[in-house]
Amino acid sequence: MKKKVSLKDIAQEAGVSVALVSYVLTNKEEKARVGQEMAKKIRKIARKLNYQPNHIARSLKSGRSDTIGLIVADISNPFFGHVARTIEDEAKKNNYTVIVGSSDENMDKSGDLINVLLNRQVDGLIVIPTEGSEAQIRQLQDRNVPFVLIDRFFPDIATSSISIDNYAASHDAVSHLIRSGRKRIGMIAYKTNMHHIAERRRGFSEALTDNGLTTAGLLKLARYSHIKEDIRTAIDQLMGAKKPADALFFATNSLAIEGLRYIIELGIKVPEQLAVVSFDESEAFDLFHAPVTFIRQPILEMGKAAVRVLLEHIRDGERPAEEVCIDTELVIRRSSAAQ
Amino acid sequence: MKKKVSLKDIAQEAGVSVALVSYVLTNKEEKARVGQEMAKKIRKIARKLNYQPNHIARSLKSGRSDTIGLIVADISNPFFGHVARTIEDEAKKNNYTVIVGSSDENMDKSGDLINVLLNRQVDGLIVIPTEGSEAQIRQLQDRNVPFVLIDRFFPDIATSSISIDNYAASHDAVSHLIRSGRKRIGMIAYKTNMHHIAERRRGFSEALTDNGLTTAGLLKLARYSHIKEDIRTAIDQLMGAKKPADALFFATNSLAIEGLRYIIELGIKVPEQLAVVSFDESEAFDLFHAPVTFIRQPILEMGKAAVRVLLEHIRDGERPAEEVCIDTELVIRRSSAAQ
DNA sequence: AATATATGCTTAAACGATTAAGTAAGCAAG
DNA sequence: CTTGCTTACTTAATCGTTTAAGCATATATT
Repeated sequence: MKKKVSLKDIAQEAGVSVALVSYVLTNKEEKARVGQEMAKKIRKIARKLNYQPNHIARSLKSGRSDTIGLIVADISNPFFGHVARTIEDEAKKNNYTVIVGSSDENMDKSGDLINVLLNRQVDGLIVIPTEGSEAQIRQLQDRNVPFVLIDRFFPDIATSSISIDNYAASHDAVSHLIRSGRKRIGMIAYKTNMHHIAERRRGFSEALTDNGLTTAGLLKLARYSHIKEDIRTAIDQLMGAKKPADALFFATNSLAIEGLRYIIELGIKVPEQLAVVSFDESEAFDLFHAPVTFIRQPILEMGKAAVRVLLEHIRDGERPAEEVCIDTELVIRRSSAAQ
Repeated sequence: MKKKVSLKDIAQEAGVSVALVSYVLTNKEEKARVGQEMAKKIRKIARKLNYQPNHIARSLKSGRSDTIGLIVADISNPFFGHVARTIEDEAKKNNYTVIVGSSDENMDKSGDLINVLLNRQVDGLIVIPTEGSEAQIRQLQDRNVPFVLIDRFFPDIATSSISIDNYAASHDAVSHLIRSGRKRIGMIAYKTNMHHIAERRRGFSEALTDNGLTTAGLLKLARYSHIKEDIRTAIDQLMGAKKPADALFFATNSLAIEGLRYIIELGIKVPEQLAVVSFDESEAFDLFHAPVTFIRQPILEMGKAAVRVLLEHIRDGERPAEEVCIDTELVIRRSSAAQ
């Protein structure tokens, strides 16, 4: 790669010191009392040589990299892709660059990523935390690293976070199913202790009991690492029971998509035989023969809030944690139509 | 953010010079003939203080950032998300970090991104180029920046590139439709001069003429900025003609998804009334009542190849351009079943 | 005339790491 | 006892930028 033009090159050509060039090109001419003629000359040379400041050198001097790190579960998953995109755009507006990494819901990878990003001197982190990563988060706090959790958080650790009310959204969705006449509503969620999923499960259970329905045998869990098999087992159990389920609530879009694949395979009629509702949005939901009712997460607002709060922390290291909770929206479509 | 531990801190605690610490911690003790005792002591202190090298300082000295820049059209699009993910993983294996940016198929944004990434001293670029960005690519060549184009390339510019044979894949898919009895096959593609899309269109046209079919009025173009309207118009024209189309070939998954939304709305029967084939993969294709036949791009291989070729260029600035072309696979499903 | 102030630039240190070159002390060989 | 070789370190320069402090020279003020 051709060597880039540095202040030194410009200084040489102008016959002045490097410092003077720096003053001019960072618009500190007045403060540094640079002559008008000389300023003009320097600028002209800089333009001629197409000078581009070396960001690395600047960072070393300033201690800031104008870069934020983003850790998602998997950038190839459209949900996280969207989150990443809004954060990228929002960061750019503030002259920040984003480095993204995928943790695969694996706490070791997540820990590695945090280290890599911090060694690259990111100014702060936006993290979608993984199960079991509490210690990593506490470390960030101890080290006083500016960071924001997004999508999920740990109720036992007071950190800045951007999230939705998973309990309410879930309760809402299930209540909608009940109102539309469903009596045996099953749920398929991830087998995890992560708070956001636990809240979704709680919303489901309480919506049932609030309406005098039993929850017995209706909550099924799938392992992240064995989605396909576990979902098939779950659906087999729910639909094969003496009283088969008449509605199914999926805790995430990945679960729903995998579940719908099997529902198609089994030839189950949606919504006649089985109503379906899912968390999260997906293009795939539009193409299913009965467009799928879903809980829309406000990804754009979440991304914006995450960047805003993170930048506040970066600018003021003493700022207290801020927990942002944004409303969701239940988008009702044919998959949950009344029987 | 708490100040990080530097070599200086360790040197102070050990009562030695910074240089000595550097030699030890970069495992150059033998070359620098460091005493065994002292080496041990230094390592111990480093561990105690949890020293993490400052990557920025290293980069400034070495001129390498161990970072590669990736420019995609839109990271929230699953196709590009997958590409990004494979590149992230492959880069990590080689101790490289990736900075991704989305160009939105906009050449100004693409140019800005290239500048931002180069100013951040990335060691090389992997680019999914945008229409009209030829000048930017030539500039990269002039500046001798290591880079690889992926997914698309400019036939007039000799660069390293990773791509598929768009013509063949398209010809293949359309031939498949013809073999399954379709006579009036329409295609919806982007209105662009980008070579990869042009090749897809050419594959379509030639497959028709090779089989003695007319192409008249069967190729429809949609603007990237007006996908929805343009697709609706295109489908209206194709299906409303005196001899309506009996098959539809989409040039990308975004076009297909938007098209299928409208096909559902119109109540067109797939595959009975209309066969459908699309370029690219999508979860949504699985949930459509007639699983959609599609052309699978070898994203994993493409990502791996891109990183491999880029690293070769980074390591050897004189290396000649390498054009990699990887085979696609036509995955035949019900949406294109024989009539 | 002596002093103060303004102007226009340079010097030098710093950020954190790397690395060639230098030095000081110990020991062996001639 | 001088020279040379090891050994075990230190010094100092460097990467590109920023910025406080310094230094002439010219002009204004008393």
